[in-house]
Amino acid sequence: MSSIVWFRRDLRVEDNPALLAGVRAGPVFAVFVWAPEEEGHYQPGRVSRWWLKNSLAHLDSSLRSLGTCLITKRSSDSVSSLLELVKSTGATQLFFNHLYDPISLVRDHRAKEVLTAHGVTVRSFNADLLYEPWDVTDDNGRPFNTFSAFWEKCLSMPFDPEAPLLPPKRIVSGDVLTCTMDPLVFEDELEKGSNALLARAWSPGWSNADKALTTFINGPLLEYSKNRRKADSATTSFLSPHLHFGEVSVRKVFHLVRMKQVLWANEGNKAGEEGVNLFLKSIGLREYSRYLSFNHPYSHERPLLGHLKFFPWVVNEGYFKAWRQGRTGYPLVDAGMRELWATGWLHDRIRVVVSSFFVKVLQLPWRWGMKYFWDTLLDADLESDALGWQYISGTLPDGREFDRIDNPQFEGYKFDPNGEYVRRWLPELARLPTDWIHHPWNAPESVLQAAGIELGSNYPLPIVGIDAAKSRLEEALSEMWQLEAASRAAIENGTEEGLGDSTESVPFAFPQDIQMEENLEPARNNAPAATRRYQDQMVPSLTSSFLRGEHEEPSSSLRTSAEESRAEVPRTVNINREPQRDTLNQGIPETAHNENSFPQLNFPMGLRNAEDSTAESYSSSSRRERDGGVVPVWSPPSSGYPEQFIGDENGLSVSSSYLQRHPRSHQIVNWRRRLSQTG
DNA sequence: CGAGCTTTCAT
DNA sequence: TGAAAGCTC
Repeated sequence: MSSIVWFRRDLRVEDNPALLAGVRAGPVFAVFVWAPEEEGHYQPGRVSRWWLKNSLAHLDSSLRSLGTCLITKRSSDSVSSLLELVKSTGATQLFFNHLYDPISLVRDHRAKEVLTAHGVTVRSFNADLLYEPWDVTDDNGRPFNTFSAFWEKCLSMPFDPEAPLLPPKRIVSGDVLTCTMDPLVFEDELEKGSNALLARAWSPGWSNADKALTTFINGPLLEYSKNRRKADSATTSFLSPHLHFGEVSVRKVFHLVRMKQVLWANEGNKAGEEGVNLFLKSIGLREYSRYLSFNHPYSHERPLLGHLKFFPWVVNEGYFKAWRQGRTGYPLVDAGMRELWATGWLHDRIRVVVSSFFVKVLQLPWRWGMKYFWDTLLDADLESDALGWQYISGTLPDGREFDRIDNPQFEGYKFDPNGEYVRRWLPELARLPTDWIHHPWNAPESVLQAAGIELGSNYPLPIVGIDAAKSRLEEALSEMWQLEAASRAAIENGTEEGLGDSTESVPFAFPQDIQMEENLEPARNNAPAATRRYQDQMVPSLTSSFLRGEHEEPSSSLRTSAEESRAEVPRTVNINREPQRDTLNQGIPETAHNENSFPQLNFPMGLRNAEDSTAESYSSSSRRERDGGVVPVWSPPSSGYPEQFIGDENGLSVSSSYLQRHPRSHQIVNWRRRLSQTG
């Protein structure tokens, strides 16, 4: 009875229930299918592919030491590839671990149906979450709509998250010679050069993830609450890319961190205890992102709340480009964007700063920004990024108020009080005194001169003034309400479908070619040719090669500064991370020790005889009953934009039912009233 | 000590 | 904005 263990974003041998099920069942074929075209707009970006490549190599060598290897397949259709594999190997079982992004939900469901129809026993497991989304509900069995309620419930569940499983001691390999392997190509020649630097700062792979975890728990975790506001990322866990690819189990993270917390609680170490709570909260946000995606499978491209449906987003490629290049004239924003481009990494706080600037000050459609994050972040994660951008855009029931603009100048002094972060990533501002570092436009001419800065020449003036942004936002909102009212009136009169739909039905595709030829000087206050569109726009398709060409375009000072920044990456990051490496090595035996000492907890029987209950809950029949959890109809990317996106039927039903059953939706109305009264 | 004022921070 | 935490007299 040989089985296929289908690896996806669970690239580890420890605490991997699918792998363990395979090992128990007999000979194992461990498989990874590379089918990026299935992801549509969201094919992994350059750095993400780099990570994947290395992580797979790491997994392969681990599997080899256990007795088998990783079979790699290049495919445009994962399910067909699995089916072929079943036929060539004679495997009778398929095991995999759950994923919760919209595309995986559909694909995995199909895999189950198709392979079951071919007589294969298919079983799937939870390996990515503390609790399955369908297990966390309110007293009426309905899903939560706010993070805090969700997380409170998670922390007070009657059963603990499953204790992590030990890795198998040995794997009996299936006859690998019966299957052909495809070499997988994750980077082209040009990308190799850019990627070379990444290896100096990051080590993908499950055992490195383990080391990163140990290092974090024994170091920065203690001061997590104190340091979490610093833009310099030395105090974060650096676990997010590891977690994204499932190199470390979130349940292991949870248990180890919890044990540390108990220890600190006994010592009366309040700061440590608090640090753990905060860190666990960020783990909780990751959980919540999957939860949202499962319950609202379109959250990566459609707002959960519909109240911004008529918002006139500013369609300005100049703004978009200035933002990407770190040339907005706001040092904290620009430093963040340069760091992101150079390293694929950004501290969580800075992600909030740059994305909030994007949405509120530039008023660009959030999905563009999300797509750029997706293309450039090392830990790009569809569910987490969707949660983040929706939160910033105020389209979640517990998101930020839309009319509140954060001032990058003040945030600069909060997160980077001495300007070190800005100086590292914006060499052109390096000589500017701290007093002016976050608002150079106010600096006296003599100061600027002494620092070698000529605003508008080697560093831009603010692309939009904050005050201008505020009034522009108010105007846009009142325009939105007018449109909304008009639309409602039209619907009530029974005439047509409402005003908005005429503009909305025009699909707005991102203007790819415009970007290339644009001049590099970012748009200024006069907002040239800023068009507004009344639809939350389509995702721009930025291929990585396209981005690369653009950024390496010979040009003014940006090129030099970007290059300098990039050259600086390994040095900077190494300084921060080197000490970790040292502690790491000492940490290894300790980890091994800890692995064996996980408390073996007893779970209420019947709740957790994992495979069957999860497999059942995951099937479409049970999902259809779930509110908002209708299995999305997935269409292949070749057919262009999924029609449900434009057709809006799904979107409206998601958001209107959402509004109906969510009490806080009233706040949208109140908020609107309030603003029009004061403004 | 604690009423009132200021600052911080939101998922 | 508003709740919580911090600060002052």
